[in-house]
Amino acid sequence: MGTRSVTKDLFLEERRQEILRRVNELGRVSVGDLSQEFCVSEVTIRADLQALADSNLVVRTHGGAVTANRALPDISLSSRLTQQVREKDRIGEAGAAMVMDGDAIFLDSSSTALAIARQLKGRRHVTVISNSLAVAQEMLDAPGVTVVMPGGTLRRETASLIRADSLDALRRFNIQKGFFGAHGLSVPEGLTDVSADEADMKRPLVAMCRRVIAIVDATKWGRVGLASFARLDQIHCVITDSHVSAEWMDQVRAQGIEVIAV
Amino acid sequence: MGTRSVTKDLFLEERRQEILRRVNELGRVSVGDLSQEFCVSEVTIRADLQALADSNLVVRTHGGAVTANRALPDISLSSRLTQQVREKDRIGEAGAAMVMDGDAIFLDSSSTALAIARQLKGRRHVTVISNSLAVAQEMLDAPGVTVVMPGGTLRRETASLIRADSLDALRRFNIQKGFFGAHGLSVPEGLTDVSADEADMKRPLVAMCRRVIAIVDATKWGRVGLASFARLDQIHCVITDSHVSAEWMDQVRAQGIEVIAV
DNA sequence: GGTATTTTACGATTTCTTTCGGAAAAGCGC
DNA sequence: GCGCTTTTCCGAAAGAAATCGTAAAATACC
Repeated sequence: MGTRSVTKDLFLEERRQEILRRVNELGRVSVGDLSQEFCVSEVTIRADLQALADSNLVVRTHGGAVTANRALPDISLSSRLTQQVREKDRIGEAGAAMVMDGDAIFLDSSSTALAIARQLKGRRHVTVISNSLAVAQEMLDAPGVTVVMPGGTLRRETASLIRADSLDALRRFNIQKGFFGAHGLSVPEGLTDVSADEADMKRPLVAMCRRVIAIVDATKWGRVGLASFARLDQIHCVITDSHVSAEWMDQVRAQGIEVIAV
Repeated sequence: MGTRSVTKDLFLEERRQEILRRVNELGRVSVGDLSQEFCVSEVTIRADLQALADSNLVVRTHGGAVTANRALPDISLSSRLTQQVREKDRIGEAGAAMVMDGDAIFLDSSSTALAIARQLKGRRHVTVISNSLAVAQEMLDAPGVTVVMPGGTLRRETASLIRADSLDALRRFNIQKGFFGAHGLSVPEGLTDVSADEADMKRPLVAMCRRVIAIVDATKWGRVGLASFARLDQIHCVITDSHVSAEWMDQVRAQGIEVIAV
């Protein structure tokens, strides 16, 4: 029946690539159509869509999938913040507790990094290096904290600066600890982000930090984003919440990484 | 326009997305209309509206739904309190009018520069270079505008970055116009600022701008701040308000400087 | 042999509809 | 204004159809 052009036998990766291309082109795809197009069973297509959805490349719906921009917005920002504010705060406390007076630390543009910043407000002689507008804004009323930002181009999605022309200027700082949020944490890929630009920004910073601390809530474990910015052996510590399976934590601890579940 | 009927079979997510779009566009929707439009029962529509209401995306009413009054508290500067808002806005308009599509411009951390930024929101292919957090924050929802910030240390009083380690990175931009607020404008001292650090930041930037535009309201004329950052012969244009004496303006015009009083 | 991929089978889940009792708005007579 | 009826709208329940996920079997490939 498959009189369409794509009767060719495709490898799994090729098929998923093609599905992704189609979603981005048409905005939506249905399981039934794809099944006919590629001459595979619907179960296979569902597995494909599931995989793409796991990487946040498409949004799964009943009967098919749509592009992210056609999907419903997440729970509104305010309610999501209130929902997870407890966990974020606890992660923020744990992170802030690791910062000594006199330290220079890096905070990225994740919301968890912002939580750490909030906990640092009363500190003195702390230098915060960050590419996040929100972190800088937050520290406006923290007179004991010096804030340094690398230059760059504003990325709207995260209110952060990317494509820094010269991170060299930061090399004169001896950055004791770097706190990095991530979109995914997995053993083979390490820390990943959905934005290649953001990852490009973080990669050299990871190398500049004496101690790299990943801050990832339970939902991020096992997920893989578009671009990797830190291998697992570059990470010294992971701060997460208590909803992570012991199995996963053991797997990461086996790599010699400290795991703190708050 | 308006009555485009949707007979297509939509996924649940798509239908809700479309409903949300309609609510935000029209302000209100009715259960009956939506039921006909999407060819589903009213019960289904009610479930949709309920779901959207649960996420605070719409407000449920009898017979339909209306937009959620999304009054997100803006965390921008409290500079709106000043009584010179009107004049600031007019100066902002005059400044924005000088910016062409395709331009790269510099905006400093003055409140008048922020007023210019507000007027640039709808523009496309404009690059704004600024050391002001407020300007960057303001442009977060201006997708046609590229924002570039030089790196530096946060100065709390003005929410700006100073002591940039490498303005060299900005030299690759051909900055057509630079808008500089100042604490004082006088013939012998030129443009002055109260902060030496801030002045140190602006001085090289003045040299990098093809056209230097000073934005100073009437109160700044004849005043002299701590540190000078631009001689009068480096300035090409002054935007000010109409409360400046003709005598002052003539004196500056005599230097070959264009003076615009709004 | 072994591994990776896909299919088939089937019970579970989601989505949508119809139905129905009750609540909310709208008319209406006063 | 006040009570009354009528209409509209709501939410819950139950059932039908489509879709889903899982797990074991089948196929392909090395």
